Amino acid sequence: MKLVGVITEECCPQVLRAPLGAAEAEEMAAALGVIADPARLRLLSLLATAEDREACVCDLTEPLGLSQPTVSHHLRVLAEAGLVEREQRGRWAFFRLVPERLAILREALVP
Amino acid sequence: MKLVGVITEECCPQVLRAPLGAAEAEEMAAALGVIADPARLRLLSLLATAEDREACVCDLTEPLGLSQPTVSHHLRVLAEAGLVEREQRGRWAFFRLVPERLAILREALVP
DNA sequence: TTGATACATCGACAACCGTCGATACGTTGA
DNA sequence: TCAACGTATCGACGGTTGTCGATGTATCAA
Repeated sequence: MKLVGVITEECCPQVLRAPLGAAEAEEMAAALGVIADPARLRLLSLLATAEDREACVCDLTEPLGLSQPTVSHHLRVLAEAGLVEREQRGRWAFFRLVPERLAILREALVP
Repeated sequence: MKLVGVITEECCPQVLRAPLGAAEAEEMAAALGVIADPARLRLLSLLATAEDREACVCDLTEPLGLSQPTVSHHLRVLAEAGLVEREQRGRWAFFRLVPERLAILREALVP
């Protein structure tokens, strides 16, 4: 589930350009696995369309219909993958999308 | 793991455009889950870069370092998702990429 | 200080998934 | 008809993961 190595670099692995090595494939799969989850997709979707492009956990729990620990868990996974940023303000933790990160995944699938 | 409904349509769900519903999110997650696997990514990669844009199972087993049943399983998952096409020729089963299918997933991530 | 609020962490459980060996199926050639 | 080959299917096993309730931690208000 970690996002390190090749994908961290400026240029990204191209699935359809050259045969993927085992390590590259493992990395890409892990990166895609982060967004291959309905709860996390909805979180990205909510953050992308939120009022100020940000939201706290309390605002995300109810629309998802999941418990607070579960939402917190998914946000942590997204943050570790670099797909969202976390900022503590008072007792609230606000999360913002990092669009460039999703772009890397998208561009890995260009023919 | 199935790829039906919205994703089958001409236009596809846009994760970052509007808040995803539960059903849409489930579908997108399933579709992404198909390619969120190192073996399947390498299969797509191998098919994309193969000599005649196609390959039989016997050609794919060795480069992946997996057993024949396992490779067959992954190809079946890819085929059910519409990402590859299967064509029986004699005793060989040839597989080809369906690039438009990957494009749908890619375009679901546009900002 | 105390209580309330927002969030993170922990431990546990059920469900899912990738993998394999064994085996069945279909095609080809002798 | 028979044997060999390429694939698909089956059953089983181990590891991973999404989910929750319970609990811990930090911040703010009174």
